[in-house]
Amino acid sequence: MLSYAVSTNLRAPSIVNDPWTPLGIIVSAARNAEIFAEGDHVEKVYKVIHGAVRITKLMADGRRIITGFHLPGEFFALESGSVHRFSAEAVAESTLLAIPRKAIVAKASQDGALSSQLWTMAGASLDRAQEHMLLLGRKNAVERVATFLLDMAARTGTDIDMPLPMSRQDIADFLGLTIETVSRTLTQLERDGDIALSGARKVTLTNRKRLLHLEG
Amino acid sequence: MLSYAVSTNLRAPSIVNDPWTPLGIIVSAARNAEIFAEGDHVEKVYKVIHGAVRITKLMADGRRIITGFHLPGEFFALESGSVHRFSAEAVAESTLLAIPRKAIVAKASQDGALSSQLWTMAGASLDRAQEHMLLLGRKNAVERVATFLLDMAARTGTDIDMPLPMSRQDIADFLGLTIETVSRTLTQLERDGDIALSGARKVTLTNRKRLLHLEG
DNA sequence: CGGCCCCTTGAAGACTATCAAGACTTGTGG
DNA sequence: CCACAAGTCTTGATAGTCTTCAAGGGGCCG
Repeated sequence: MLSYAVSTNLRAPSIVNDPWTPLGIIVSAARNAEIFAEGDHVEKVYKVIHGAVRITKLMADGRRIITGFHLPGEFFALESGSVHRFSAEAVAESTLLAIPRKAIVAKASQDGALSSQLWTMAGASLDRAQEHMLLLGRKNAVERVATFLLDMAARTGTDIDMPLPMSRQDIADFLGLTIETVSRTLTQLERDGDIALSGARKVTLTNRKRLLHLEG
Repeated sequence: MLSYAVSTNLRAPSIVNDPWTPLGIIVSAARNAEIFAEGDHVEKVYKVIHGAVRITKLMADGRRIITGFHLPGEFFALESGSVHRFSAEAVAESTLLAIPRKAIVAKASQDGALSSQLWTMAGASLDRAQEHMLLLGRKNAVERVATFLLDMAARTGTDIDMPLPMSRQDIADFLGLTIETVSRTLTQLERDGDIALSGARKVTLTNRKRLLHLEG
């Protein structure tokens, strides 16, 4: 479920100092809540305040791909078109800034810097998508998992006890593998001393150099 | 090799009537010529006039993915960033319109419609990328090849004797398969009566309904 | 006409998926 | 606070799809 709250109720510095905050409203999303679905009319652009969001696409028979995860500070649904071509769901309890597309478009038409920033963010999305196509099309299971762990570490800024907010199934659907292969690969990396798992959702990268090598 | 020609030497209606034409210059690219490489400084935006272009990413050991093909009328290298994150090469002898990024950015800052059009095109790229991630992550070989053939038919507007300008290796690198699997799958589709091959580079879709079903 | 490149086909093997069962976690209600 | 239930994760055995290795066929251009 999505619930709406007055943005001034929250006062984390990252929100208050954010130039985007006045344009939107703060929204809460429970774990696994749908933020929007494929086919929905496009109305808002989102920025993750805390939590994590997954972008998914489905096939008719239920096969699923997660095209990306979005962590705090990152935007999503920044694309054009009047209808969403993918769904967005909260991976964990999350807080989002929801900005009406109209407000952004209006501001951007007068503000060259904003316009350019939007452009840059859209380009970054495409970069990430292309990098991920390389992973999905050409990397083996170990390389995929290593890439995923290093990317998460880079984005969260943590090497030690790094939280993985998403389930094994989410990771599998992101990496184009099955849940069993993800689990087995993580176990293998742990046996090899490259990572240490503290429960299923916390990882420490104990041998970064080797992971970088495995990344391919 | 890339060679430059004066744009006024060409007079195909699609070029003359194109509002983009006056912004750029016409460039020729020989088969397999590199248009730009990963790491190159970003200077131009391109529109395919005729021929076909492939966008590629490489791994250190030579594994390659083609993230997309661009056919006449389509733009590429429309993204932000000062350095290219992928390479572009001509699949076949091609003619391109090369537009300095500066000219586009300058014009867009004054022209809301142009700005919005750029936005739309960037969004379309991301849509295609996400659809392709679904293919690479979750479809089997037959589904991948069927999807590819239907997409090419939709973009060229041809069902019969549709030319495939790219090699089997290019198709394989686009679909995340090997050249042998692509060849075998095409042969199988032909045996099943879904397509007819006239030489390796021409296909007729003889059973569209079945291909649509195979697409997944 | 010959050579080269591209494509096709065959056989064997590897990697990941599938099927199956058990262990651990987490949350809930008694 | 404990016990149970449901969901999640791990592990094992087997199977299947695609890759790899290998060789031959076909078309295009000089």
